[in-house]
Amino acid sequence: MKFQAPKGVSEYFPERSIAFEKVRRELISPAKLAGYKLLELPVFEDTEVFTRGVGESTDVVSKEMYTFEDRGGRSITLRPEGTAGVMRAVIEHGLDRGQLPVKVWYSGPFFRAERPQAGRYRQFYQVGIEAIGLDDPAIDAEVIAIADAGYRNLGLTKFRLDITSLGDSASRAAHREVLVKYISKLDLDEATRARVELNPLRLFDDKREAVVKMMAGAPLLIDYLTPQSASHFEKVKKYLDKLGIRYAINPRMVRGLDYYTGTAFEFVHELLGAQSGLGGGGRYDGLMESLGGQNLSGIGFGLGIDRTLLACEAEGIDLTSQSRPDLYVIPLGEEAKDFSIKFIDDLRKNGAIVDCAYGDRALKGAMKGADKSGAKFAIVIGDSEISSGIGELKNMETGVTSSVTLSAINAKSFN
RNA sequence: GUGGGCGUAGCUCAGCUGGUAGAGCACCCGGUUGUGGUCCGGGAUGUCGCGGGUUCGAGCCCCGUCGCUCACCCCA
Repeated sequence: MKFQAPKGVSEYFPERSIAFEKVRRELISPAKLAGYKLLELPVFEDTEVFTRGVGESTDVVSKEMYTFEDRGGRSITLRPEGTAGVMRAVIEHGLDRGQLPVKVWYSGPFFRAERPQAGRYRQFYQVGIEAIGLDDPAIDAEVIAIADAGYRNLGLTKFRLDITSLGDSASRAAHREVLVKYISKLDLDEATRARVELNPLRLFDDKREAVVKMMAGAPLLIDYLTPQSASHFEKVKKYLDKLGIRYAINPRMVRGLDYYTGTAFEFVHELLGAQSGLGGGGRYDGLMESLGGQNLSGIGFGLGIDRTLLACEAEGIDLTSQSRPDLYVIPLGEEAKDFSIKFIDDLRKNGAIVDCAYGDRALKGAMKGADKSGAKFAIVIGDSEISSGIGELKNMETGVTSSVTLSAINAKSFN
């Protein structure tokens, strides 16, 4: 019996895990600069948080959730997305009672029982932010700018930003009427018709050529915005212009979660496969109320860490190899080991990155180990070093050694 | 849920029309006493995904099964 990881999960190990960690850090750092604070939340919630929050009609809820009964007979679901859980926590703990907006960020694993493919996993990772309680279009622009900055931090360039407005409920009602009429005349198969029944906008997202062709003349939601929605959207665009953020208006963009209203956006990478969405988000003005909170608007995003890493790799951006050791210690003999174990510990506490060759390896093998580790310096410690207190510090790049007093070595010795 | 591709050493893969398993990388040891990278020599490693069938003989053919992968639906 050989164990295997469950289907469709992503796993990261060296050197790739170093890049993964860096992606996560860089994606979230602009949010910290903008005053967003960490929210550490459970990865599972009462199932209803998602069915009511995300919407029964979505694929995410209807067929992709990991749902189970816990020992108390409660229905629990592994979180398929972040926003609904954030809302639950904000409402439950009254975070929305203070100054608005509430600005939070989160990061961690999410779960969707989908058929895996390139860039799509059953356990995947996101960082996300939410700004709750403000419907100023400036906050829309801020949220988008934070995502954009995260990608730029990593050095990504081959991506684009699509934005649109999904309008308020009045806008959508007006549009839905004409859209449904348009769709009813199309020749669609049964499964597609059933999907459209739930949310006619979905048809804009269909990749099948025949459908794309049929939808070419479909009425666009963006043409049915109420004056308020249209003006909000205009201001978002104006602020993005001021920020120098380039975007494309994509009126055919569809978000997969039902709670989105107004501004919606998506970052799409051009070198990824079918799953090219790096991240996306939007405004969700009715979500909080539908989860039993007060009627506050909000906007946020979720950025896929896995996909962003894939994008970095596709662009040839190297994010690994920056945690190389300062020093690699090679003790020879038992006495040397006695000495080294403390010597190394002192250096680490002094802030140096130190690795060593335990296990009584032959010197040649140990030096190889020093080489492979990428250490800046190596030092061999044997009987003579211990008795004299002086060792040869070897610069691994130049191959040059220089005598040093062991007791004088500290974290600064390696610069 | 639907469709395509692929499962051979730790990794990447080769293996012609069936004849009894290989390369590169990585790993370990050595090339005169305690100094890496290059070079040279040596070494370990596989139920050829699993089960069945055809055959004197199957990694190669047939059937089934499991897994991985890419794509559709959908999405991060």
